[in-house]
Amino acid sequence: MTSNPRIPRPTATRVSLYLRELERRLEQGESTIRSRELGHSLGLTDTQVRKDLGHIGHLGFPGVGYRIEDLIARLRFLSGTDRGWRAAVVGVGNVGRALLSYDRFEAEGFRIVAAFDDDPAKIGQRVGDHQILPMDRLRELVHERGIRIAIVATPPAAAQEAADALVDAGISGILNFAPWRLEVPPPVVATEVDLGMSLLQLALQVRMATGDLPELAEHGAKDSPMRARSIRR
Amino acid sequence: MTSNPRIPRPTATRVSLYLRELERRLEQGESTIRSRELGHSLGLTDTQVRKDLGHIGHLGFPGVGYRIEDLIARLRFLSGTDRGWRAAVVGVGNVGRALLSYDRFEAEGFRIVAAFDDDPAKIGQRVGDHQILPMDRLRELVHERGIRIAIVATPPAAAQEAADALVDAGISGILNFAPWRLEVPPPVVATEVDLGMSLLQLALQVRMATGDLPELAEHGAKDSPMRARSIRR
DNA sequence: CAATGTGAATGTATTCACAGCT
DNA sequence: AGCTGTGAATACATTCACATTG
Repeated sequence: MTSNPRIPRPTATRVSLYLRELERRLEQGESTIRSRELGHSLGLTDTQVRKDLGHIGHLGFPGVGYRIEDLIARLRFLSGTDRGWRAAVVGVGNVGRALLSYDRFEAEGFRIVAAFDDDPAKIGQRVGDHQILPMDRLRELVHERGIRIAIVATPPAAAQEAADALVDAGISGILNFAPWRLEVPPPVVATEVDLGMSLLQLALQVRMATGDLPELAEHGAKDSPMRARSIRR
Repeated sequence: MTSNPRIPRPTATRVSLYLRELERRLEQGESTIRSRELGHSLGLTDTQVRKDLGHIGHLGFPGVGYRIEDLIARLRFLSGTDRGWRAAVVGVGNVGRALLSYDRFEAEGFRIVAAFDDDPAKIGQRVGDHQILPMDRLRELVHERGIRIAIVATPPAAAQEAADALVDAGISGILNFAPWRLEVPPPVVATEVDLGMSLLQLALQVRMATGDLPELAEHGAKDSPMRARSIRR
C-alpha cells in the first residue's frame, strides 16, 4: 500500500549508528544536537548526516539542530523498535547460548520469545529464561507469540533446513550466524553475520591500511593467461 | 613501498564470499568455474564477478573459466590467510567464550593464540585450550607470539580502554564485538560487529521488503519545522 | 567459439554550495 | 547569525557491450 520514497541502503545501515549515539547523548542529559557534532562522533560529514536524516523526515530546526528525543522517537518508529520485535533463536550451541544470555535485546527493541533445537538431548533444557523447544512446534509458536524474525545459529549444514522451516512458518526476516548463504524467497530477507568473513575483511583492511598488500600483478602469474597487456590502448 | 592499484571496498567485502564458495566447490571435486556460475551461487552478476576478479589479477582463461585452486590460492595470498594471522581475544564473557570455542578459525587462516581479561577472578582459568591472562602481559605476548589482530569482546564501557592497550602494544587491527565505537589512530583499523545493529538493520530491511514502512512525512510532524515544502521548485 | 577482461554508459552515493528558515 | 534542507556537481560502483583470447 505504501509506495515509499525509499531509504537508500547506505542510509539504512547508518540508522543504527545514529540511534546508538543519540541514546548515549540523551543519557548524558543533552537535548539537542547539530549535524556537525553527530557526524564528528560517528566519523561522518555534517552533510552526510543531514542528507540521511533528510531521507527520514524533516526534523531539524535551522539555527538550532535536532531535538535528540524526537529524533530517537522517529528512528525507533521507523525501524519498528518502539513496538518490540519478537524473535526466535534456532540452534542452541555456543553462539545460541551467548545470544540467549545477551541482556541488551529489550533495550534495543527486540525480545527473544522462543528457542528451538533439533537435538533431542537438548530439548526441554533451560537456558536463562528459555526452555529449548523442538522444531516441530515452530509453526505453532510463531503464530501464538507473534514472532516475525529469527536468529539462526545452527551448524552450517543445518542452516538451510532451519531457514526453510522458518519461512514456511511465516517468518519475515532471518539473521544468520551460520557460515552458509541462505536462499529465501522474497519478500523474506536474510542477512548474514559470519565471524570468518568479518575477520577476513579486517585482515584485508589491515593489509591495505599498512600498505603491505602483495603485488597484484605478479604472484602466480608465471603461467597466467592474458598476462602481458596487449599492445594497443 | 607498494603503491597499489587499490581494491575497491565493495570488492574487498566480496572476497570472503568468493573464497567460501570456491572452497565449497573444491571440496565437491570441481576444478574450474565460470563467472556466471560463481555469480549465480552468490547472487551476483557474471560481470560483477569478472570485474572483482579483474581487480585481483589475471587468472581467467577465456572460453574456459577460472581454475578454482589457483583462485583460492590467490585470494588467500592476497588476504594473508595462507600464512595464518595470529589473534588475541580480549574479554572473556559469553561472547569471548563462544569465540574461544569456535573451531573454524584454523581452516579460515586465523589462530587465537592468547586470551586476556581484567577480572582477577577469571585470570588463570582455562577455556578450551587457553588460559586467561592478565592485561598487563599484553605487550609482552603480542611481541612474543606475533599477534597482529585482536578481537574485543568486553563490556562496552571497557572496550575503548582495551583498544588503547592493544594499539599501544602494537596491534594493527581490531574486530570489535562491544557496542561501542572505537577510536583508533591510523593506520590501525577497527571494525565492529554489533548484534543490536545487525538486528536493527534486518528489521528495517524487513519493513522495506514488506512495504510496511511508516509514512515518512507524517509521524510526529505536527509541530515539525520546515514542514510544508516551500512553493517554488 | 565460449568465456574473459575492460572501456564506455549508466546508476547510485557523497560532497559542494547556497537558499531559506528560526 | 547559524543551522538545516536540498539541487547541482562530483566521485564511485555496477552494468553493458564487445574486442580479445585460449
